[in-house]
Amino acid sequence: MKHGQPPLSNPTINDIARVAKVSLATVDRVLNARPGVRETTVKKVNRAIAELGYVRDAAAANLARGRTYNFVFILPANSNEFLTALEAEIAQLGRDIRHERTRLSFVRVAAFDPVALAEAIDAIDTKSVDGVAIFGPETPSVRDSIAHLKDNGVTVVSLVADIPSSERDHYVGVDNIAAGRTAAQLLGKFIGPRPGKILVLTGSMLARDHLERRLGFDAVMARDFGHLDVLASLEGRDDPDLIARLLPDALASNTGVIGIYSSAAGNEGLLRFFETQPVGSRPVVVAHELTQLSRQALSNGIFDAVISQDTGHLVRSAVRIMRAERDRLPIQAAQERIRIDVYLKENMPP
Amino acid sequence: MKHGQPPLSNPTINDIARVAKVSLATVDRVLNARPGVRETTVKKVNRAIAELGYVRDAAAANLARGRTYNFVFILPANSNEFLTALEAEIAQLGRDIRHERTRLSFVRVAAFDPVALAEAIDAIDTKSVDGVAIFGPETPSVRDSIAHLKDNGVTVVSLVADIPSSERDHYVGVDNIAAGRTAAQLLGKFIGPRPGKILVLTGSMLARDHLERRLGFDAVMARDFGHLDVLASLEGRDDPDLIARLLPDALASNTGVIGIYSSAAGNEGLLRFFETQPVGSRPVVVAHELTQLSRQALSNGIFDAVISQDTGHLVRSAVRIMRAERDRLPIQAAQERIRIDVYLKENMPP
DNA sequence: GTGAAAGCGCTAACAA
DNA sequence: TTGTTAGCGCTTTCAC
Repeated sequence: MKHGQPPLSNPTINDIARVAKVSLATVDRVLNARPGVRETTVKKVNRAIAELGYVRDAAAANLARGRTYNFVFILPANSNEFLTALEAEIAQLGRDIRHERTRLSFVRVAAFDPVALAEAIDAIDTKSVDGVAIFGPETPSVRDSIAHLKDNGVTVVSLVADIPSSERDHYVGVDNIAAGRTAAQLLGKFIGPRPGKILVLTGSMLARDHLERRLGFDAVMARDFGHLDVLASLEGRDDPDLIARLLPDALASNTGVIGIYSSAAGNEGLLRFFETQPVGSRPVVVAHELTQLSRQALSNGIFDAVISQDTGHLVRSAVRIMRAERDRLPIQAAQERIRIDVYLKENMPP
Repeated sequence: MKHGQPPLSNPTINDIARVAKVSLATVDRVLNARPGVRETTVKKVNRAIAELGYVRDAAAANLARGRTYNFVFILPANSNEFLTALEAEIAQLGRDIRHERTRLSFVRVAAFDPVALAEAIDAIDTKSVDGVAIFGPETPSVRDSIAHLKDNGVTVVSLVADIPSSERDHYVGVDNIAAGRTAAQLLGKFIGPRPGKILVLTGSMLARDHLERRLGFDAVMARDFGHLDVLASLEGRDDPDLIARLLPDALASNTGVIGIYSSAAGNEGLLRFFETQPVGSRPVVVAHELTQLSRQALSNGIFDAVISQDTGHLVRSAVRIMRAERDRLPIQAAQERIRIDVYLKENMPP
């Protein structure tokens, strides 16, 4: 009943060299696609590689190379708990993998400001930096700056919010449309059959993640919960003060709000507003990102569900992907898929 | 605004040797706690290690050692989709990390059968096997067998269901009590205020995972949803035929069942039963494990939510932990925490 | 008890 | 265009 595999002991470049009747250096040249090898020799080597089923030992290669990776994260300068958590994860992982010759750093640029972002990207020293992870809006200038990075051989991944029109190598983050759909389904199911209005609190429609969440949310609301009336978004620009100011008006001019979808980084402002309100029949609330504040709100029953993405996973995944890209190694898609986490009071991680 | 870190370039054993004024071999002896080094020499070396902040390069060490890891998974011989998925992940990862000198295999033993499990554990060749991941019941004989493995220097992790009373090095799986609590909360919130009965379909109370889920489920039901009447568990032993046979009776003798918690691997039997039932006012259903069948049931609206654990993560985590344990390397707890995934129709992964 | 030296699989000068 | 050789950081004989 034991399912085994053929014995271990993988072929090395020595075996390839022997079989192909060339030197180690030549095998290395072919493996790394370096120039200066005759076409027929390349073929010989490749044949040997295929025949022996050779797979390069990345650890040994990196050891010999003495390669060090230098990765930079570009994040919005907004200060909210999600960003603080991301930052902490970057710092932590940076310490943990220092001895793996990997160096992480981050830069903060004004939020929702494409010009500032493009400038920050252009300021990257393409000679010393191997990879950049970018969390920011998608605009033509940003796309151009990314193209510049790519032209100079820098690996680029988009983080949290995708920039699909650019030449970024990968996107690391959740499917935000599906996240919005999930929020709608939770809100709808929790509210039940009674009719009423839904308030959507967002950050900025310039942010692709916010936009996509709204799209997904609206689609499911329209399809499955026709008895609920979804109001136009309140753009809070992830600013607690602004949100706490906007909310009273929005709710005053719309009686009958029985559900709120806090789709961006506006939890602090929202909770601050709730504090000023009399307890009683609060609306059902679905929010984003599990942080200290939102955990507490879940515990209190102020939030009914929180949709989240694991900041640790985001950072580890971005780093693994940038490394793999540099080493020309395959990426394990399943491992890198960032899940849409759904948290209720009872399944919050410790 | 750039947060950097001190420059890269870590101290090596050469540096240690130089500072401590000993040879490489001696540094190595101290690092690996090998005998035959004078007490004062050990101190000298350790002082140098501390002073330079040395961290061993695990990749280089493994390269030199030529170490290969041989890990065995012991799984229930039950054939259900969850186990099939686990098996597939083991096979897949086995292929992916073959070139990392790691060999994975698995053994199947009769489900819910402590004697068979203990025998399978005893049959492990402790000379050639480096680590064992065990998914099975917790009984005294099993504990003894695990102790035997540990005595012979084999790393042991419990998988999916913990065996906390044993000497297992780690548990890889979700917090099943919290999973049960989550199920209760979802079921309760989805049902709303109307009163009725809840049927709990489990596998076997011999299985710690099943038991813990039931405990968590009951606790939250009692606390938050007093208007719902939770019936005694139906033990389906994860057998589709048995379940499809038991269900009609159970539901006939209990009118007014408005919710079902399928807490083990009984989805197939449950769905088969539903097929025989007239459509109409179906109960709210919360089930476990996202598989092809449960995905379809979510899509159809037959299941309202599915609580799951990522089989890929389980397997990768078990392997990472067994490796780290062997290499005497620290374990990144955050990365290894298996999450309680909550899936609705809208956030199923593709 | 301790050290010198070879070698793990791969890369990168430098020669030829 | 190809090969030789030294070494990356660590482990492991085998001497001393």
